[in-house]
Amino acid sequence: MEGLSHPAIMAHSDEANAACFGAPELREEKSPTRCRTNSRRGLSDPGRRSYPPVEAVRRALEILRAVNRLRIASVTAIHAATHLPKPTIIRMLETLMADGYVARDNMFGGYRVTCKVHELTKGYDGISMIIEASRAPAIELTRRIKWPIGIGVLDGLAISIQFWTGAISPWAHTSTVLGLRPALLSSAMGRAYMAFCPDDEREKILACLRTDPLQDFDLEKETKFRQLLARLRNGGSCGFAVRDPRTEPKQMTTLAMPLMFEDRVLAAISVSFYKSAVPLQNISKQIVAPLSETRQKIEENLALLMRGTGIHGDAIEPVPHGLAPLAPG
Amino acid sequence: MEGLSHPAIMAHSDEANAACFGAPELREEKSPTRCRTNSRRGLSDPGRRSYPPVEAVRRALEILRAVNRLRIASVTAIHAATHLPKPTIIRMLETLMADGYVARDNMFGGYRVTCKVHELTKGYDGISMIIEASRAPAIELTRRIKWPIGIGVLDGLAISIQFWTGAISPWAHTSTVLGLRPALLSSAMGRAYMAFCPDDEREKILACLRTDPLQDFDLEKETKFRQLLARLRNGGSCGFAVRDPRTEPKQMTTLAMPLMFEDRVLAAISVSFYKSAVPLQNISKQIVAPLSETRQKIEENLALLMRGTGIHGDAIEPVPHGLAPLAPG
DNA sequence: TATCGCATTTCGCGGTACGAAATGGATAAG
DNA sequence: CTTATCCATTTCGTACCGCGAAATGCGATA
Repeated sequence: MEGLSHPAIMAHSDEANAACFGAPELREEKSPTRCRTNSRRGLSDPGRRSYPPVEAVRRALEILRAVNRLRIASVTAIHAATHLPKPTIIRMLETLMADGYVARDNMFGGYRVTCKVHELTKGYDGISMIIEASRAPAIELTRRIKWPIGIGVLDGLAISIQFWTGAISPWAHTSTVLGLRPALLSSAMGRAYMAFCPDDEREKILACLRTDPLQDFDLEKETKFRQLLARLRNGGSCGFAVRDPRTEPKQMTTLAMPLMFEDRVLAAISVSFYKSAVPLQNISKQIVAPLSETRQKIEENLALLMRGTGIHGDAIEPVPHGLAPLAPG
Repeated sequence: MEGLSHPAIMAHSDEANAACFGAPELREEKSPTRCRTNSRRGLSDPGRRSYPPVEAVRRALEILRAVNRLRIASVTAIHAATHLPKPTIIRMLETLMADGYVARDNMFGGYRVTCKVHELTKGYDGISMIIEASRAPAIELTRRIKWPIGIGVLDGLAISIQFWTGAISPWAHTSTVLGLRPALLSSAMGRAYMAFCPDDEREKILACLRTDPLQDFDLEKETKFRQLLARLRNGGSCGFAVRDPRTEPKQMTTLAMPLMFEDRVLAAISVSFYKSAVPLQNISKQIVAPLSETRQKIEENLALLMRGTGIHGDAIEPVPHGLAPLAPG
């Protein structure tokens, strides 16, 4: 119960990083040099750290975790759980109370967390979880087929690209695509999203497209677009969308599939490759099949991660079972 | 969007505390002396603190909050959001990464939170949220009717009492009931729980009761108990359960109602009073009606708090809208 | 190649967090 | 009522740790 970290998913320092600088056939990294966020080399492992972790912070978080586990926590109980000295525990609880994460009250006889702790978690659902589920499989896929993989989520009337393996692909056509926002109508990921999202969501988005002056989305285009989406849906579960061939870069093409949980499309995954490098009759075996396998792996990971989230029905655990005495009456 | 703290609920330092040591007709508190968790006096306001808050911790939490808001955060973006010096931001991110709350990766170009942040939140659903929703209304009710109020949740085959206003009731019969576990079958809160919980849950619990050797729960008792529960349910929404008169203390009685969200019973609320002090024909007006109002207030609060939790359907927000450029193709 | 932006690191000072020991509030037992 | 005991909280002086201005240097862009 404690080990929510799914090892197969969390592989940030294992296979995934091996894929980053281990893989000599892709890119001969020298010694694990520094990792910088603004680098696009695909590095991820910090190597040595310049700063030692701030102890006070680690302790505070450990205490906050303990209060979460205990539900209603006394100083002694936290001490038993953490082995931190009591003055430290009180100092930290006082700090957490000052910022409103924890409340104390002898009307319930202890400390408890407040709804403000949600602000420490809120951002996880969404792209963070999707990257967590996608990172390792996407890197593995790039190692295998060599072409760069992208992951994007819906953002207004476009797809926002939030993850890209171009750094470890030998044939990436550009330095980065992170943060780019390909259009819903013409991009592969946008089409994959629109084809597989729930009907009511699709209608809502189409209505937005109709009223958006930037789109030039007339009735004829809408009809054609709906036909395109219907064709995609009927392609079955291994259906994939293709980028409008009239969009740049024209010497490449992009295929995309939705990443789903239950009936929702959480994100889309894409592969881009030079048309000339993959003969039409090989696309199915060289691109679509591996992509489909990867999609499936990611969706399994997503399902696992969604369990831990409380995003779906059955939350509200009982209090941890009582050492408490049975009542007299 | 930022102010998730519902002021009417969060009233820990306002009306609720006023109810604690403000109310002179209940208890003449002298100067707001110290608050200690193990006191049962009902105090809650810290007065002066001996420790100043630990700055490092506040900063780390501020940064973690910022990363949550940004979804994918660069150092500069965090700096813009928090105005903390960049070395501090990096030091804290490094600390958060060391403990696994945050991950960095230039494959997505920034820092993001990981699923481990859930451990900082997990404990909120359940008793913490229920107390948050109940505290102020329960205290107000005690001020009004003078009798002590209790809140309990299901814990195995008993109710675990997690909140009690005896400290501010002039007529509390005992020093504390916190942590006591009155039985499901005989207690008012247990009966209220069983009467209004979903059918499948009730059947599951009854099955447990049948097989529990401690319970002596034979078929005849079960039949009678089911009849009791059915009668309670048919009492309508202001239906309340009564403690088995054969249980201690016999000179008192206890009435209880469920605290529900959608079709689930999250907890139960009770009032205890001396039988001799409230004539039978006054119980409805003096006890049941005020209790029912309080119940309704608490359930409204619970509904509000559940919204913020992601416990029900529609989570997964889109990424915060893009300053990002539109894609070329 | 040169230039720039920005993530990261250095380093020495100053204050702040540490925790053993003391305090005293509160309950439980007699 | 008094005493014993438990435990949350506070004191206080020292050691150390976090602070942040300034320096560094990687990577991107032209």
